[in-house]
Amino acid sequence: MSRITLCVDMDAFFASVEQKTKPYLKGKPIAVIGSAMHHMVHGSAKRTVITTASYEARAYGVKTGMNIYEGKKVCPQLILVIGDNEKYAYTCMELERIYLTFTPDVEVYSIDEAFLDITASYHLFGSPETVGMAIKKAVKDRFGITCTIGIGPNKLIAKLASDIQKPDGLKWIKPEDVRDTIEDLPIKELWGIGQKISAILGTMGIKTCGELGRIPLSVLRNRFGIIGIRLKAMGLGLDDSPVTREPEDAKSIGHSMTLPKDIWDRREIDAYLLRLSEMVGRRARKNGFIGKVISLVIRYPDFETFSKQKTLKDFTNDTHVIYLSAMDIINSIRLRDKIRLLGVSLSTLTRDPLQLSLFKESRRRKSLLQTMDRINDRYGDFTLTWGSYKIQEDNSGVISPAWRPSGVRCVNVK
DNA sequence: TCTGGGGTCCTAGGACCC
DNA sequence: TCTGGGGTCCTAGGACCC
Repeated sequence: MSRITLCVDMDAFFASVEQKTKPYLKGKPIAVIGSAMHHMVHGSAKRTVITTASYEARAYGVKTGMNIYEGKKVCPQLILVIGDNEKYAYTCMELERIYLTFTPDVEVYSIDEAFLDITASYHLFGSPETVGMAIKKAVKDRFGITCTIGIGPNKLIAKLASDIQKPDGLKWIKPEDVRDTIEDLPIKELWGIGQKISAILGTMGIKTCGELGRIPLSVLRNRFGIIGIRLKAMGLGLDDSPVTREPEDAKSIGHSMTLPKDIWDRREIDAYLLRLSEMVGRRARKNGFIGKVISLVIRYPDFETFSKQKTLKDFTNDTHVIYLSAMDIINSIRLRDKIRLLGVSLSTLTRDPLQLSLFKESRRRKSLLQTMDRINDRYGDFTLTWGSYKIQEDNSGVISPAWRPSGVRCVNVK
């Protein structure tokens, strides 16, 4: 009763889209960097990282997560391109439409990756591989970019197959081939085993998936708790997580930003807090959520990062309530240094009952918020905002990577 | 020359309640 | 005399992902 799962992973997605839409970038080493305008200082982007390097750039060792100086160091002719998230989100939505012509069971896992359960539908097209080839062709025809497709009995193996075959590949790991394929595979290669866990497993003498699969369950469970159960299964190439459409309900909505420069000044800090609170509140209102917990994230120049949260008495998505809570929290902290990054988030979300409050004051406030949102929808973020909000040198709408193209997770509030 | 931003899930200790 | 055992909520932090 094995399922057939397909993983579609775009090759260097952002970079490929840029190279396709800007032909002069074709064949060149390019790196797509953070799109938020606040990274712009004196006309060039600072304090950002490379989100995607083209394959030409990867040949020089340019990697995701490098800052621009590191990238330029290993590849002096590297061309930096500021990302255009709306373009990627649009492409992602169109890609989903392509996938849906092959099966209704599509999970858009991130902006450049999707899982498809084709168990029930691949017969209509021939074999799992013909489905894979047809998707690759459709993507190429429509957008001129390549992807790699992995097929397997579950998401773990499908994902592994696509990782193995990158770029522009197609690989089917059949159930009977799973064991041999992963026997000598370093555990770090598995989706879900990161730096820490692989280091711990390493100290236990476990380096490969084969070894992991042979460790008694009790040993892993004692060491890792509930994760240990999952690890054992992963070592055996098993994964029973289903392909699921995007859940309707988000758990949290947050925004954070590395500031153009480190700041001490409370007025400046407050201005950013208001701005972040507004982004959070607006996204919550837009998607019909209210939340009960406000968290503030702070990063110091030395990169120490911590968060402090506060549970409210009532659910809210009111910018001003979020803002006041964020200020409450920061007032309770003795700042030891300047601030490099600020973040505000709203969690313990639930659906806004969308009914008008019985209290007149609250009703007026709600309609004010709606009016402001409408104006901002029409004329752009921060056209209309609260009195004390004003930040020099950085007055742009922050657009951060939208890892999902639609719904709550679409960060490009519009 | 430094090091983004969006999430999810899990843990563990303390408060508080019955 | 000395110390239960459930449960939930709250908070901070850390693992993972793209």
